[in-house]
Amino acid sequence: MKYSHRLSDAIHILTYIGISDSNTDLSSRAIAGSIDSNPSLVRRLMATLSNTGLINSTPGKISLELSRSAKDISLLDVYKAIEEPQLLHVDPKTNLKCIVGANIQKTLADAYDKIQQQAEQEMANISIQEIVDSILAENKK
Amino acid sequence: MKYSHRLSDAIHILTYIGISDSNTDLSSRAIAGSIDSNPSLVRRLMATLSNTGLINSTPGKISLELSRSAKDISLLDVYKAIEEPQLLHVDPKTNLKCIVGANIQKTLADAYDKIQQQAEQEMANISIQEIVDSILAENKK
DNA sequence: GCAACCTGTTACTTTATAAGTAACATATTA
DNA sequence: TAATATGTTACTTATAAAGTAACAGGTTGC
Repeated sequence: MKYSHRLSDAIHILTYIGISDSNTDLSSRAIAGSIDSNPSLVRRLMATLSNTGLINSTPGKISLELSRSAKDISLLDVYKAIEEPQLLHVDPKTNLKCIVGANIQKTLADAYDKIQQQAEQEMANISIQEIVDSILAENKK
Repeated sequence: MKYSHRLSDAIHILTYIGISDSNTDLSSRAIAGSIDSNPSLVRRLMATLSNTGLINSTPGKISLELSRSAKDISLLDVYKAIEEPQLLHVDPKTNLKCIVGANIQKTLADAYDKIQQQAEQEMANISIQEIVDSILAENKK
């Protein structure tokens, strides 16, 4: 399949809000312009972020803000919010008549869960504020 | 896209070899039967595992073995061997005229690298032998 | 009131990547 | 030399995501 950019784009939106000042256009069209995507996709992500309480928005009105400080929103919060699938995928169709095929699904699911947990722990360590700071630092170079 | 099962299937192959005894049919057809897939896919994975030195095989002949002890092959070895893409994906098409769009790609790549490293560290901690043992334990239940 | 915008939502089309399939060159074995 | 194996290539099919369009309903300013 296509690789998913949903996490990257959701972080982009939050970073865009976090970096904005009172003069910044925060419409879905403006944000879509920054992502180089389209407003519909942005609005769908915005709606998800709003429903999961990461941002506050109002229908019909440009009124967009982070629901809490950027340093208190982690990449894990975003990852959970947009309901990305697991990072690794067990093959769900193995031959159950074979000892390996019959038991590998649960075994691999357990292993993948451990890997997932480590990844999520690192996601929890990175905040939107860090992304904002890093972008500002990169921009100065 | 479809979710990739290449890692799961490659681990399946190695586990199948690791669990086999002298009576086990180790042909690509037999292994494909266990995965419930097709021999061509198995042979492609086998060729990759062979080229990267995880298994020894011989063209024209059923002669398949792990190149070293199952406890010395980690999930990370397999992951690297089959050249799975990164777990998370930066959006490569952002608006470079915007401060966020221009700098978020490198920033996110750095963040994703950290997450990847944690995941890979956990992969390194899990061996094929552990998968084999777990399957045998599950089977006893 | 109403025109012009916005968000939120749905449905549909296009695109990218992986799985599935088939075919064949080459090696081995009986 | 016939049968069967691996290794490799090319092609088709399936699937999940991005892209696009449309519209319902809220908000604002004239």
